[in-house]
Amino acid sequence: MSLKPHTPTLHDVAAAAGVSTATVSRCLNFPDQVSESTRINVICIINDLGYSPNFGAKAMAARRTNTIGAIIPTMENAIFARGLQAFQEELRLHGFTMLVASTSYCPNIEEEQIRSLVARGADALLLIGHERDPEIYRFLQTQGVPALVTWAFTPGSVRPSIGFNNRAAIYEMATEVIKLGHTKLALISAETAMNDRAKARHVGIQNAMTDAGLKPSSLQFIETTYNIEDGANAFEKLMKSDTRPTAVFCGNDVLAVGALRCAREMKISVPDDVSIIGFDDIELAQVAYPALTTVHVPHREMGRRAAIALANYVKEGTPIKAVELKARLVFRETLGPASKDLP
Amino acid sequence: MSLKPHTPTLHDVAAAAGVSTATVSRCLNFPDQVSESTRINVICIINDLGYSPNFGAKAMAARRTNTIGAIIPTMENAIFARGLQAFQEELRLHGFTMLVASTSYCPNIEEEQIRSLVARGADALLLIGHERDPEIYRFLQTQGVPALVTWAFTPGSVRPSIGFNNRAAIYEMATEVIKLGHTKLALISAETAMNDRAKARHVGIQNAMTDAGLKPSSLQFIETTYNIEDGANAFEKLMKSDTRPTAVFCGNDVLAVGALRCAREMKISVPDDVSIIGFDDIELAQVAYPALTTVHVPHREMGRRAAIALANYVKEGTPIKAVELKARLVFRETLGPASKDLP
DNA sequence: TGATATAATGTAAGCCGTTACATTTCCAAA
DNA sequence: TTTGGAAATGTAACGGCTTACATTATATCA
Repeated sequence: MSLKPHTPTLHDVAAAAGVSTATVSRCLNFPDQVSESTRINVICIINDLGYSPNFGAKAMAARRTNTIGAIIPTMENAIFARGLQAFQEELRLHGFTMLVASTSYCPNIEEEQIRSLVARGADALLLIGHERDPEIYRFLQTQGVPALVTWAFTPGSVRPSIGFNNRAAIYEMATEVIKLGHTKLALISAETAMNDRAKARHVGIQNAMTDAGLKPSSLQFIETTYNIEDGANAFEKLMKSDTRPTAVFCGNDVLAVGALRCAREMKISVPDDVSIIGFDDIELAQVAYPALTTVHVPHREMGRRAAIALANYVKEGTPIKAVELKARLVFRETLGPASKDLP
Repeated sequence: MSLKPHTPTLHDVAAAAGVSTATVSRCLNFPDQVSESTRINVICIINDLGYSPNFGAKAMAARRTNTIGAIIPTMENAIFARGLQAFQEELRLHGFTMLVASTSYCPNIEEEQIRSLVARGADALLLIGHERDPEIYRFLQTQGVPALVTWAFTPGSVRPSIGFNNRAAIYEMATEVIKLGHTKLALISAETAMNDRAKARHVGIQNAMTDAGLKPSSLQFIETTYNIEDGANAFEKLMKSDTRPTAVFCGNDVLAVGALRCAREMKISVPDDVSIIGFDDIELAQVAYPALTTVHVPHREMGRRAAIALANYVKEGTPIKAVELKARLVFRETLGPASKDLP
């Protein structure tokens, strides 16, 4: 029992059908260039033999793969899921297949995945955020693989991106929070190294504080990885510090939900004792109790637009235009006025 | 501005380094077969040129890809995420790369994805659940691609699988629920067509009812897709029926959380008025309020074992042994005794 | 009916690596 | 110095498919 019992090839099909390999190939790729009788005959043989074209060979001969790679930080939670789903759906409409890879927020793994997808012949790449080793952009350049950045829109950035302004979005939210009387703010953030979105959100809050006459240096800042557990731990630390904040921003909804859970365990009332603000507005945010106040990110719209831009670029060379989408504040139950009972 | 500015090839590297392509290839694949000076020289040139081997060509020449495909129903929620993560981590330890594809629980898309991954040269496949068109298994057979089933373990099944017994797990849970005095049970299930896991869970509950002297036909049964929203809708329907159940089983935690949300909206107290039981024990279950009683699935263990089995099979032909893992009941806050106040 | 356009098919040259086998280089032992 | 064998490198066939170009069959028109 050999492992590979001889996979049928184009050649086998051609032989069995009594035609040339070119004809079989055409049956598959340009059916209307082939007479109906031949086509039917060939298709039957293909089914009989269980023939399936070899992707590698095909890619090599055709010099394109109709594949677009997407590299996201994580698949462990729903943060990127909805956007990716939309990306894939739209891509399929244009005849492309999506290949996903995740990086666990690690730049080295990201580089590896980028190389891997390029080697696999991805016609283009979807990347999250701008910030990465310039070497990588150079590599993509020499390989002739276009890359589109999403989940971020930084005005004046060299590379086109389809996303929203992280800084502006959180600035707006922070301004509302401050209006409610909060002066002691905290931020539980993702690690900001090589993460322009996390950085932008940090800066956005500080800007809002400055503009409202608060000292930005008073923002309590914790960096952590992105798990529910991490959110809980960071929140606990904050609550046990002697400068307990009254409003806690979280880098995303996952962290926020962790914070919420911790609050419940510590019998700290949300939003009476402390307000919690998330980011992303994934389904989790609505299901959380109390329901999470957060920044709604236009996931699906981003995914869809990115797919269209990339597909058109690959197919007809249409240049990719940067698009700024709007994030929207969603006020639910975890944000309230600053509690008065604390000095 | 051409799209592809000429990607450097092995040949280019060889020319630039003044050696043969064989030597360059060896530098990459068997570095110690090459003298140090040559190697260093070649590596430098590779970096200068930004050379990256063409995966398709490599696959074709080497007749293997070190790639294992995983096809899961959905990436939209965390149900498969943790298992997949573990699968990938373990695979990487063995020098394999994972390729993921999702099917939206649709058999046609699954077939398409299987063909796609096989065409891409996957050395083996990870599949969820046993049930699919026999044609597909035949196809995999002729292509010589081994497939391993997880997330299910059906005693006496022809094909080896690494998973747990869905029927037994939910049977155990249902027995506990019935012990608490519940007699009016309901199940919000995934669609059972082509989903052996959903079927097994349905049967498991019915078995438990029978064994406890309840009429299995009294189980209220709703089939739906797998979103939070769907869980909420199904739950609402159940609560508005005139045979309101006192315990609602859900096909997974996502549905359960939807049910929970709906209960809150309808001001139905959980577990005082109605108990809710999930399945999977994803992070969501702990974060839900009240925390979800559910069946813990050994996600990571499944993923890890599957990776090991597949890697060993591909590398050394070690036959794949079926492994039964145990699911575990997790009692949290959404299960209580049947309410007495209803007639 | 013959000339010509058009449709259908065939031929064969790549695409880019790997690897069995052949050749050359180098070094130690005789 | 010669010689044998190991180490380093080279040569070229091959893998499965696409596609430009060549050829043949079929249809159209005067």
